[in-house]
Amino acid sequence: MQKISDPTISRLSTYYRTLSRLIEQKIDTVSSEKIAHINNITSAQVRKDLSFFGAFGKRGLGYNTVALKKEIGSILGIDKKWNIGLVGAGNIGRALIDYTEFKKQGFFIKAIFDNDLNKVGKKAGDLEIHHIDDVCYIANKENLEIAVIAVPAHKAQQVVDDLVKCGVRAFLNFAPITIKVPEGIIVKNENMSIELEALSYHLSRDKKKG
Amino acid sequence: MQKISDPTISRLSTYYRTLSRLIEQKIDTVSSEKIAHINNITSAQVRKDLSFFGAFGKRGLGYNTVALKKEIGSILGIDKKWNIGLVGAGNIGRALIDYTEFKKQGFFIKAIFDNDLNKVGKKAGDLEIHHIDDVCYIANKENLEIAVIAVPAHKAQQVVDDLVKCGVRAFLNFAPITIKVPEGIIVKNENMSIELEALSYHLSRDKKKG
DNA sequence: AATTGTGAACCTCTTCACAGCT
DNA sequence: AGCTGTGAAGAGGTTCACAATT
Repeated sequence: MQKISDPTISRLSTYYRTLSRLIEQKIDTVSSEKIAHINNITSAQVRKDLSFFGAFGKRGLGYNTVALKKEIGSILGIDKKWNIGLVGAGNIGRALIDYTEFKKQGFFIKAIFDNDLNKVGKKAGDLEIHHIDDVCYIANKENLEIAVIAVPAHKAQQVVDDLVKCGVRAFLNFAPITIKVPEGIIVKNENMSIELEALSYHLSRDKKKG
Repeated sequence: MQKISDPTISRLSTYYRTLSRLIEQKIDTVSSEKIAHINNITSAQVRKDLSFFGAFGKRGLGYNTVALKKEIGSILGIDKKWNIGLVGAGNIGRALIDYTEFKKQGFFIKAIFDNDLNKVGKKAGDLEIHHIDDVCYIANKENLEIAVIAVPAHKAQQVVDDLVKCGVRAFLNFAPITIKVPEGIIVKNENMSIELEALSYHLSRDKKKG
């Protein structure tokens, strides 16, 4: 299959949530135009995104919400359960532990790591905090597939390097630094500062204009 | 000035952080090639991004780290202090209150709002939690310029609509929903589920390939 | 000799527009 | 009649390649 762009994958996630909401409202058919309107994009974009993966609609009618949600879930691989390791039991880490939305979507935090001996051995939610040195043992035992990196910037690269050696191939990085990984390893970044600074940029410009 | 693309603005944020780190290391000159290498992009990209705003380098030499950091800070508008209102004192909200990085970068949470009467009146960090109904009064009093939306999806649009009426023009949205705003209002989204689902997509595909 | 700044070329993503299906 | 699916056109972003500068 051809390479699918990151924006397309992101939008599939938003369509998925849109469909969930429509299904809650007992709506069982939807047009690309309606999905587009809900998400502030064009209907052609919606149809094009879906067309990379198949022809899920009926011409003249639209899409069946339940069927399309299932298709997108399958495309995104969220029809299965994913085991997540959380590295860093600071503020962000603890917020994620308590964030029940993840579990609903099939992402289960199965292990927590920190290097702070005051935290190691204590509980965070239901889980014991392990020392980061035990990461490979636990990663294998719990079959961790994704690691969430919530450690300070200067520790992040080393932590990822170690986890790659343990066989973890996907990372959600909260550290404000560019992580380097070998071919085949995937990193996605979550960086609130970048978004806030983008807001700052636009507000500053508007001010200058008038 | 021409319209600058979102990716360019995001990269300026990363250059800013790169320069901060170089300055900490007492490095006072840097090439576009080095900035690029640190961030896994091309040097042409770095130079092009900067060129939209001016000619900050010296041919044959590179960029002065301190001067360039200051220029980018000015471009992004982070050479000033921004007042932030946080709406929603749940898990995400509380993590942000404790997240000291923001303050360092000039983003100050000046007010917190919730609609839960069990929370209103209580303290979160140094700040009292206000009822969401008082948002306009407080927004004006504290001169709130940016609002962080950390409420459930079904409340988010209404909260933003209210804040727009109060004069808030920039939003960082954590709710997993597309917020609609009038022309001139800026929304940036922070959505962990989208990134996790992108990881899920790539892992699933790799598995199928073998 | 080294590195910037930038027009042009290239590539990728989005939108158009319409044939094709229900 | 209405809406999808898609090739082609258009827009936008990235990289090339080199003249200009230190």
